[in-house]
Amino acid sequence: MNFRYCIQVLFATWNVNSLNARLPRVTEWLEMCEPDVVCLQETKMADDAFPALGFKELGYEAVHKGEGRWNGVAILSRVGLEKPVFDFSPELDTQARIVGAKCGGVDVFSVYVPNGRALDDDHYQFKLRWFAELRQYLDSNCDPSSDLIIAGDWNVAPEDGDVWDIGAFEGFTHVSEPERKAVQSIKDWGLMDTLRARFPRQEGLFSYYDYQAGRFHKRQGMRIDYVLSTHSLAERAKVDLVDRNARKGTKPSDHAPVLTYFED
DNA sequence: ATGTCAACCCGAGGTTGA
Repeated sequence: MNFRYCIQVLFATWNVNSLNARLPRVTEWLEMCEPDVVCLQETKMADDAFPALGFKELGYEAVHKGEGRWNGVAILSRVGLEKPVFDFSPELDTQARIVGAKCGGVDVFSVYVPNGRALDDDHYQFKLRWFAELRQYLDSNCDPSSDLIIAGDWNVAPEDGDVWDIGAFEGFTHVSEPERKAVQSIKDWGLMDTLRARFPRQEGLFSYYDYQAGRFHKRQGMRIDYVLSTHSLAERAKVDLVDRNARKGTKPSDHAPVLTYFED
């Protein structure tokens, strides 16, 4: 099966902040939303703990790149999953932050970009190098005229309107110019942020809310998770949304799923 | 509310990372 021949494909990305802790919520959400392809981040588990059988029962093939306590990324697909990619480059592979697979004829990558911690921290430099190597990987191995999606937790708010109060982020990561340029260079390769394209000036499209200080209820969040797709796919994107409901209730992740619905 | 959560150390609560 190919996206091109599908009547509809629902694509999603979700940082679940521990798949172990989130499995009941993830299962419930899959049964309710019935997405076709899902990128997961922060599974925080080793490969041998990944519940592939449970996903199989729900109709999904899966690929997982885990390391145990931290990070961990996965792709679920019920439109086929082949040619998994685990090896990218030295910087990209130091932690379990990117995995790829061909799903329904589309190259899909689930990414969990390094947080960076602080502007003067070594982890911030690692984050910028990580972005640079991702761009290099795309240049060397992928074709911007093909059907390709990179989705995940980018840990960067591309615009001031992607955080609840830009003044509160002065001097912090996620909004700095080098980080934003790094995201732009990924987009410049040939990818479109379809949610932002659909709602150019809409505020409050947040995908992440800190657990602390009642941020979710005060609607004080950040838009750091997004679906980037090549133009051939982006022109087939008919709906883009953040599922705020998944951030509510008992034991939620601190991130909400971001969905894009593709239709011919 | 200095306001949370999760995994790991282990067998309570501190540490790490987000």
